[in-house]
Amino acid sequence: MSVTIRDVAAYADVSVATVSRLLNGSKAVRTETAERIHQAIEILGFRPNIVGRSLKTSRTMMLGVVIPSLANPVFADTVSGIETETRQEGYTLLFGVSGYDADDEIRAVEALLRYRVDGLVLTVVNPERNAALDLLDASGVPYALVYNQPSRPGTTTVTVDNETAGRMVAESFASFGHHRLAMISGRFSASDRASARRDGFLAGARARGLADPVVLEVDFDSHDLEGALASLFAPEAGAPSAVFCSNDMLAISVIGGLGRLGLRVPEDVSVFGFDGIAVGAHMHPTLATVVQPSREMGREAARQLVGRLNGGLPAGPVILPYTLRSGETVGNACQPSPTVSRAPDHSVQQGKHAP
Amino acid sequence: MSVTIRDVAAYADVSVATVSRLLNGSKAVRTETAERIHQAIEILGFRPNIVGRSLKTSRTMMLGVVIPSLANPVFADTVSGIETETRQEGYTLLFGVSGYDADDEIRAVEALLRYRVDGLVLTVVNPERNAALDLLDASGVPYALVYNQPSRPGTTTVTVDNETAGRMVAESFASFGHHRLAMISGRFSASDRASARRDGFLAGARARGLADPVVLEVDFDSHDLEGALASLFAPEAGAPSAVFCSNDMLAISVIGGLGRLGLRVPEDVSVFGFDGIAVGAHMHPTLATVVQPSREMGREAARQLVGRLNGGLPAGPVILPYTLRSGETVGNACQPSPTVSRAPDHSVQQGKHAP
DNA sequence: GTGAAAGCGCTAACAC
DNA sequence: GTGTTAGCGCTTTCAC
Repeated sequence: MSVTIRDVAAYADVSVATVSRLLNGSKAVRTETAERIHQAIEILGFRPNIVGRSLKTSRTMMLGVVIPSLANPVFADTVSGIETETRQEGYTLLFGVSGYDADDEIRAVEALLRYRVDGLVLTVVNPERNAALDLLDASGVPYALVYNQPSRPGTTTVTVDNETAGRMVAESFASFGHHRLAMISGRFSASDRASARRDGFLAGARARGLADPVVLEVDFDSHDLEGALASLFAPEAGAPSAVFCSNDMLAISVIGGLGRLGLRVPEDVSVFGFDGIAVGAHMHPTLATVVQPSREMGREAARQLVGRLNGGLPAGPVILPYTLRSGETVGNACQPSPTVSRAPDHSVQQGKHAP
Repeated sequence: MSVTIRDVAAYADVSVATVSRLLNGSKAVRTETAERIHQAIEILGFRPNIVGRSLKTSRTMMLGVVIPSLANPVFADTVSGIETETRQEGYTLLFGVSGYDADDEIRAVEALLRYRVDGLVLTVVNPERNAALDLLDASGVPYALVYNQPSRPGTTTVTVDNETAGRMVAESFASFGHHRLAMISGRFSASDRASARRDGFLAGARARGLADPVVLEVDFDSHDLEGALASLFAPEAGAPSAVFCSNDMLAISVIGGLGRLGLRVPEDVSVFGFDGIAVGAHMHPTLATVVQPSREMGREAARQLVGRLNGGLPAGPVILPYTLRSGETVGNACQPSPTVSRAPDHSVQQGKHAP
């Protein structure tokens, strides 16, 4: 069909081996020969077929990426980070989407393994007892997790300290005088990190002597959110004054939903998100959130993976620092006059580094 | 290394040909034999090597995707659409990012061609006189464009009527009583669609007898935005009261920048975006924008491409309908009392369908 | 219904 | 410094 290395060799009047050597720089080629070959390549419009090479070398120079969804900018940022980091190493990304579903995870991973990707970066619903990861472990193909909780020994996992971050959110709410906290989250069964954030949040509330926050699970995509919010805020007596959302996208939806319920943020309800997606800072009021270094997390995971591909040993968990971004969606509790319900600009806090 | 079709054949005591036939359903295999093979596959944990198959069939079942950036949710949505559509056809996506740069476009396309993708979906800076597309045309690999203006004859292009949409924005501003319009855009050299939107916008302003809008180009990523805004709004006399931004991300930044300049939206300045990214609807004030069916555009482009791969003929341009989303960022001009500066809920307008 | 064998485009010994 | 050659894992005639 298209022009092969053989054609180039014939045209330049050398053997295919010499062309291959020139292409890969594996061994020296006489300058004059090289010149002839380059010309042949130019004239014939030769484009090396990576499929042929892969079959021979059993390296595809493709990296698999499996993420739950592209709709959440947090993952787009991560992929972007993975891409920048791996591109300069000569890798190209092969893409799989799991839709927060364990079966689809398996399907995606299985597909990428058939393509013989050299390694994978992925975020799974839950690395504990995860069939897709079992598949990967059995296959021997190196991989790195992003965002997941470090629960598999010997597995590279790039994440933040979700639990401590959750605790910090509770602390923050408490310091603003809030007593009745709540958390709204996507399904915990579909997100180990959401679970960790909840655990920290509950622990934080308890540490401050507050009543256990109400925890509400919602389907991430569905718009049962309105109903959930209505019921959560119906009982005037026990309605929470501060809500922690398991991620920014959800927080944005929640703020919208509250508005439709006639509740103002932060005057009536304070809201905290998680992720630190760019738009949060551009909203009005600006979203208070836990900022993860999403792009950098992707880069770091990619870096770890490439390191392993180059013969390095698997690193353990890599815990990157998060940041608390004070936003205008958090205000003082029990504010009779909404005039002064401005969120004080409480200073940025650093997450902890990896041990 | 891993288990091959040969191993399976040996284990099931058949020839590799039979295993292959079973795998591809290309020809009937006796039920009993099939059973034995299936068992062998199961026990051995055989995973067909697509690289081997690709080399033989010269089809990789990979589709290339090249987009300017993942940071803009509009492209993430598109990729998501492409993914859903092609996944069920058995394709997997190989990923390239061009960063709004013509040279990087070439690099990305060239890389994907080396991997021998069966086809590509891409958005380029400008399809006219585009080296990457020339490369593609020469290669004979089918491709479909998304978002770009239909300028290459015989090339499948899925887009909206950017020019008319731009005109509609001018109309809308005019109907709110605005006289001094402006447009802030990313580099036109990096976006043919931004240029089309500008052309329509200018034509629309002219049609309403308004002075030519000031048009400001900004580097898409850099934050020279503040300076640009400051100069645009400095001369109190001629400062515009309505700004059309070439995309939503930019509009969001502009609104933020205006706020820092002490200008309120929409009381002091009206703002219109373009794209219809999800967060725009969740902002406060909600962003007025031209909504493109991004996900559907990705799906449609993928559909067209797959059609061609299945022997179909290249369709011409496919113009999908856009929608004007009225938002709260557009208000009446010359409003002495900001109390009534609410944006009336002007009804949704349909874009035109393809001829 | 099944098997034998050729070959897709490339790399990497190995010989010279 | 260059050529010859044997596959990598698979599909696909062509026989039987």
